[in-house]
Amino acid sequence: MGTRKQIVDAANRLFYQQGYERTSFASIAEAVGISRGNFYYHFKTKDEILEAVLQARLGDTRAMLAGWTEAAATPLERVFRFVDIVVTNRGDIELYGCPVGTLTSELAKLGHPSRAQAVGIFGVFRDWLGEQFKELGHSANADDLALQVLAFSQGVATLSNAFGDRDYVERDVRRLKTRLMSLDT
Amino acid sequence: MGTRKQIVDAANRLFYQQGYERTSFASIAEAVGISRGNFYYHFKTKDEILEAVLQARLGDTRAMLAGWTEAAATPLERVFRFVDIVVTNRGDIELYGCPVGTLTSELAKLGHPSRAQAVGIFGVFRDWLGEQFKELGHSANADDLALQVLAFSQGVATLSNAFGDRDYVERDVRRLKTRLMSLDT
DNA sequence: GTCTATATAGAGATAGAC
DNA sequence: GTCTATCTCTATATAGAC
Repeated sequence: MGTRKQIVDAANRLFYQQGYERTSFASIAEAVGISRGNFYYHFKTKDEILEAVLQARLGDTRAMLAGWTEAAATPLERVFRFVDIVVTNRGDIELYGCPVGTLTSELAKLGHPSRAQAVGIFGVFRDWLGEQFKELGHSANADDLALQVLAFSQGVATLSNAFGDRDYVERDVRRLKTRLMSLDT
Repeated sequence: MGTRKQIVDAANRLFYQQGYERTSFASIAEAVGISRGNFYYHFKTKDEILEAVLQARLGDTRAMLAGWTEAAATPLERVFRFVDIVVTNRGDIELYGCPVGTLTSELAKLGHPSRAQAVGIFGVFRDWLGEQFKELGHSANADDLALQVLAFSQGVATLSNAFGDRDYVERDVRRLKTRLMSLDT
């Protein structure tokens, strides 16, 4: 694997685990196993790494959703895959929260120019969820339903990170699924 | 107003607007109008300021909830006051997110020892909401309902911060209130 | 492409005068 | 209680050898 991609991968993980502001070039370089000097051959500024990380996340997200679109037969099953994230990734979420929500929030506080790109990842989920609800026959309020499901995931992720209450997370996931099933008529 | 309180107030605001990690002693000192040197007469470390800020927030939260308990006649009205926060404070939330959720998440990523105290603020809301649901006659699942309302507020706050869609926020608040009203029998 | 060495700025933190 | 001056550490970033 190329050094550049290794840097982006390490930065991606560290930005998630420690936050963007906290993560230093030194720690990324150490994680990759290169010197700080070599680092600057690949990226001139910290902002450049962030942009590359956001591009990578955007691509990963699109690929994941495309995979779900193919693997799951019905739109409701696809939405369930999304909802299940908070259970599937509970370990990481308990420790570091939602990768999209926490980064978006941090960049908002920093007034960072790449904030819009981070919000764009939310947008990809939002659009994809909206598509599923359209296919379910809820064209009129597809986007509204998408936002509700997105908000659910963010709320549960934040509480999961705060309290680490797995029973609650599973209860709420089950509850949302039941509500969503009533949309499938 | 005493210098110490001024420092705590300024730090409280800056931690919210910029994040804990980003906020420097210099910027707090500048906001208060004192020198960095004087700063250390009142607080020896940055962690000490954070602890004071968390204590202040805990006190403010308890006072606010006590006020609501007194001002609103029914438990459902009290819960509505809480739910309305995302509308009342929409300006700040669009810019900086929820003060409790974003700080808790940041401290989790930093592995900060005061994380538990920040989660404690969530706990105060959780307990208070649980009390209201008990009074509403839902003792069996009062805490579960409290967590659902808390998760709602966090989800809406995160999306409000990301998209700034006030129509959605008002829609979702109205929706939750309708659901909650069906609990009042 | 990768390294070591270094420049520069800002952070947290201390000492001591007033 | 407040100030200036200073220490130390770490951060981003650059220069130049290999």
